Amino acid sequence: MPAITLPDGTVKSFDQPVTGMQVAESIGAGLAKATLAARIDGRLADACVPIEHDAEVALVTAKDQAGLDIIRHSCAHLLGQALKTLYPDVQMAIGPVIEDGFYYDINIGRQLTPDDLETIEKRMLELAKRDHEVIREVVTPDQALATFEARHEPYKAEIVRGIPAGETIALYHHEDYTDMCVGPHVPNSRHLRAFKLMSLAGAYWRGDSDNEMLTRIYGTAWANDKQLKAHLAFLEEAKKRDHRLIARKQDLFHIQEESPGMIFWHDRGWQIYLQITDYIRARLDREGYKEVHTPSLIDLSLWEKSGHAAKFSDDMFMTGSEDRQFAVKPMNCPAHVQIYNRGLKSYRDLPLRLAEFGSCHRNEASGTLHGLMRVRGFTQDDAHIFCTEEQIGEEVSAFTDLLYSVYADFGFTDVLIKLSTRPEQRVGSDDIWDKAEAALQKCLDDKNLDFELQPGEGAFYGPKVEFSLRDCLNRVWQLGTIQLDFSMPERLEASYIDEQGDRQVPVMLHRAILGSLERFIGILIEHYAGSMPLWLAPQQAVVLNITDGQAEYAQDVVKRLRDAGLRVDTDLRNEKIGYKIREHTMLRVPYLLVVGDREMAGDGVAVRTREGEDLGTLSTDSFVEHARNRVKARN
RNA sequence: GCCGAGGUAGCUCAGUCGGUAGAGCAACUGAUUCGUAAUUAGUAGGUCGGAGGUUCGAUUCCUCUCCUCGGCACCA
Repeated sequence: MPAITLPDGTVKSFDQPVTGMQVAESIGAGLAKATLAARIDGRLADACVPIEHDAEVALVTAKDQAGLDIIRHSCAHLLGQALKTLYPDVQMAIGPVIEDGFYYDINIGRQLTPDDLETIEKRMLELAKRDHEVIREVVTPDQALATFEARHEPYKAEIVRGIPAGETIALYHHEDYTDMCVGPHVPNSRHLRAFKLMSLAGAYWRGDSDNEMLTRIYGTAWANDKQLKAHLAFLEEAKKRDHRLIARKQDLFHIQEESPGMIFWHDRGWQIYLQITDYIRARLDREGYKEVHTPSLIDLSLWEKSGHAAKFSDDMFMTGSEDRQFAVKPMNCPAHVQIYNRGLKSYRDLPLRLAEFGSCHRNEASGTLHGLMRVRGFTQDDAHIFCTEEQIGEEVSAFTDLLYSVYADFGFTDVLIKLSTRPEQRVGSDDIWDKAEAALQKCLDDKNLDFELQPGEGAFYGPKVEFSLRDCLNRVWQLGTIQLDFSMPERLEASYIDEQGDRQVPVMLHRAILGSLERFIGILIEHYAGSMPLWLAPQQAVVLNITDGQAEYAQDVVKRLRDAGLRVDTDLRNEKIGYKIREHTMLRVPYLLVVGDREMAGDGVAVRTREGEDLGTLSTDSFVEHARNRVKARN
């Protein structure tokens, strides 16, 4: 006699165990039609699962995020079903739900083309339109193993072998197709209509590059066509924000074959870069950092001593001279320790914060390179804080505050945080790692910052906190980081004299706010879709004359604006005003200052924004004031 | 690095079932001096990513290679 409590508080009693679907039917046919699954006492279950005892039950439809995920998961099975009818020998590996969709890794023994994707997608739709039931069957691991071995599914069989004997496994049947899943799944294929196969890729079995590479098919799936179309439209729009595309249009930088993964900054892009470094320099100065500068080439022996060569020598660029081997520096920390080590340090010198816009090179694998986001030559807004153990908390806290304040000035508030702990290959004792991990976690907890724990993902010398932002396609890129290091100071013989006159080893904090300037600018370009905020814009205004008659006046205006510290140029070309406005609007120059006879007579400028807004005619002085205020406010 | 797709004019792209290529925009020259997202006429522009092979002949077919794009693995 289960009593079912619904989300609105009503209680329904049943004479015998009921399924989620039967609960839905008891409420209404419309709801039953829309029901995908049930949430029983907070746990998702298939709509066909009997509820034996009193429970709180909520019905899940496509309106819920959980419902959408169920649709996506079932679409993965539908993909499997379609593949099996087209390519009977295909072997299915895993097919999970991801953001906006799903994928399936398969071993198909042949190359698939984008045309094949269309064929497969068509077949998926045909199969879905049969409105077949999705049948759930609970089996033991042995039964599942027998099923998948009979079906020639070695990957599925391998997964089953990893499941303990006592457990049960749910099989899902789409007509002839059988898959294995914790579920839940849609009750009927009629819920699967709005999907699209997006792309093909390679992916290693079980994510291990020592294993064979499988074919991965990516798909997106939604509750209805409207949502699907909106998603595809979003992707189209996102493509227009791609920093590589905008860089070409706005002449910001380029990369060429002779120098893969290295940036040729053009003057306009370099202006952005300079504004950012000026800004960071000013912020660090106020926080008590000392800016230093260290060599790009350092004898390999130092990297051996620091431990970098042992782990990363393959990824370091090497060069030689007179039988000595030098590494192009892949990071700045050992160099900063060298500066620290000059002269005896007292506890009174700590914390010592050494900052550098450190130019680094790493020989990243060719397949990883990605515009400004992943490069081989980059500059970090790097700093190393040498301090005592007691000072860690305060330093990490101050850094986190600074980072959030800086990100806010650039317009970023949606920051993802990850805490990465000790990896297998590491230096330093477990005791030290315990201390370091606890210290970082405490700082995050004290600030009530949500973070994702990434066990085993720390640096070889210490645990780290990573701060990430998303690009236009929602891909996550790490920018800022703070890493505790109890090992390198020791290895590189850093020390200070404490209050008792004893030699102590300082703690070292590696930290960066923007991370790589290159990556940060990439994110910035995509975030603003190329319309850089006034304080960062390479050109802040362009003065446009109507006819040659105002050329001299235009040049005079530019001179006055430049004297006022604004980045301004003229466009005196013999073109119609509409043409010039169009060009500079597309270059996303914040202000277009039109000067004709009227403006010249009144010593003013007609101000138009890149958004097409007409601010009317301002005197040159009031425009200066207006622009300076906005620069100061960083908006 | 691995899997897949690409690389043709400055940019976006078409094309050649093997007979050395074309459009739009941009550029250049001239005319036009014009009031808020494209004035007009003309001109020029490409070892079809690179190397090798097959062929009478290769941008096209084959092999190798470099780079780019989408993923995967990696990311101090």
